[in-house]
Amino acid sequence: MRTAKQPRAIKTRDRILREAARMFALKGFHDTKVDEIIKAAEVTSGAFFHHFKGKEDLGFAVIDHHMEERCRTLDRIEKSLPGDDSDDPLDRVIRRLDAVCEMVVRRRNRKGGCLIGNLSTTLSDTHPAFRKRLGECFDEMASEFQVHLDEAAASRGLSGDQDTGEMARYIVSVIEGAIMLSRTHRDVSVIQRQVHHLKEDVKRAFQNGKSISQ
Amino acid sequence: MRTAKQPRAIKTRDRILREAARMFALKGFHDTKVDEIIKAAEVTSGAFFHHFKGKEDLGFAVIDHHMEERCRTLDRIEKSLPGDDSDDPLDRVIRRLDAVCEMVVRRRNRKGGCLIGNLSTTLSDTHPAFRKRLGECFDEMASEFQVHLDEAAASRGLSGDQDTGEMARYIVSVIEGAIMLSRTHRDVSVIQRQVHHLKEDVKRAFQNGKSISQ
DNA sequence: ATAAAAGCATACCAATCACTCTGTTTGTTT
DNA sequence: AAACAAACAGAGTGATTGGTATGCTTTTAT
Repeated sequence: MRTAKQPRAIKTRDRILREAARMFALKGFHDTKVDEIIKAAEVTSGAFFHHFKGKEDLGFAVIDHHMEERCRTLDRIEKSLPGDDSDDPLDRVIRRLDAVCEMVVRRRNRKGGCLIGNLSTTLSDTHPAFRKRLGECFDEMASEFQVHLDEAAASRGLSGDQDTGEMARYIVSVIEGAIMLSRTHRDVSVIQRQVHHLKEDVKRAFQNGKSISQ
Repeated sequence: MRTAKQPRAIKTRDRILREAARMFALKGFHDTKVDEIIKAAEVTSGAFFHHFKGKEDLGFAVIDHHMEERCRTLDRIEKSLPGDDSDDPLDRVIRRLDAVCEMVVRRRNRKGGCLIGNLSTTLSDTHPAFRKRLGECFDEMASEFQVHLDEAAASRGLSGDQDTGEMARYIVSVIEGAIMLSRTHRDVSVIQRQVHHLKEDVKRAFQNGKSISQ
């Protein structure tokens, strides 16, 4: 008979997930050894393998946990953000971008990059199940922007042959690329400036002039 | 006394470098085992360790070799590209972007992502020497664009408070991010569309109107 | 021709890795 | 309180990993 999860067990599991996420974001999947996670989370291997079938299973759990927490964190940062709390959809896109930027900057204090991006670079071409899940994660990130982009397009109109779906994915790409370069250059101002540029690009797309392409 | 490299040795070394680069771009540094490289390159471990001190040494050699070959490949593709061979600096930026896009699309046939990007995500926060070198690589990629951006800025003028150095880095970011998403979504059209958007963004920056920011 | 170095082959090794097995403690149900 | 399952502890294991040690072969310099 199946008994409910004990609070102690939840704590243990969360500690493992938190440390694993931190290390995956720092060093990637394959350079993070299970033993390291076990030590960092201060658990025994018995506890670890009680909660997770293995490293792969842990990987998926980390992704799930990360995406939930990421969403909460972003919402919280966004609310705490100075400036307008307008309902204008375009403003909300800009605010979301600011929130992402702020989140990345904060995270950089303890080093590491984007967990999803990290896993993506090493697993996309070797592990179909991970690739699929990570693709969904990118889609989820994109759709957070697309909701507002759609509203903005409805109220203001989009310039040119632009499409909100494409724009949303483009935004995610820029963020991922900016995180990568920011890390490697050891300079958070890189992502800040690049997100600034991106914001201008997005704004421009909604200054509903006629088609700009060609 | 130091004797010159024998042609046979060069071939062996190149085979190792080529296979290593392929696998690093496919799976990253840590998931690529030395034994795999040895088998793929069809050499013995003796030969391998004769040419490279170890895996780390190989990593740096792969980067060097890759950056040289990358440059040659891009130049070749750029030349073979249909369309104008104008000397207009802005056209050259666009052509370079097309070339990069074409190169990535071709590479996607044998899977894998950007070698530099892959190494960057796993090594930037754990290996200072690699981080430094990879930062130089990104700079090198950026400067390939910046040369032309500077010329274009001189002849046409840049709109707003934009800076060619920032733009060049932004371009690299978008490309890296686009490669990441293209891989994970298993869809080369993602990078093609995103590079298209980027080209429009770059063009717009040179339609020397007044400041657009704010 | 021959010494010397470059290039390569093969057996071997210590450390590490992900994971298992068995037993003990803690909590829950009845 | 008896019975049982969840949660955890920790020693142990087989396979893998990056790397070495040693000797053989090919090329080059004199």
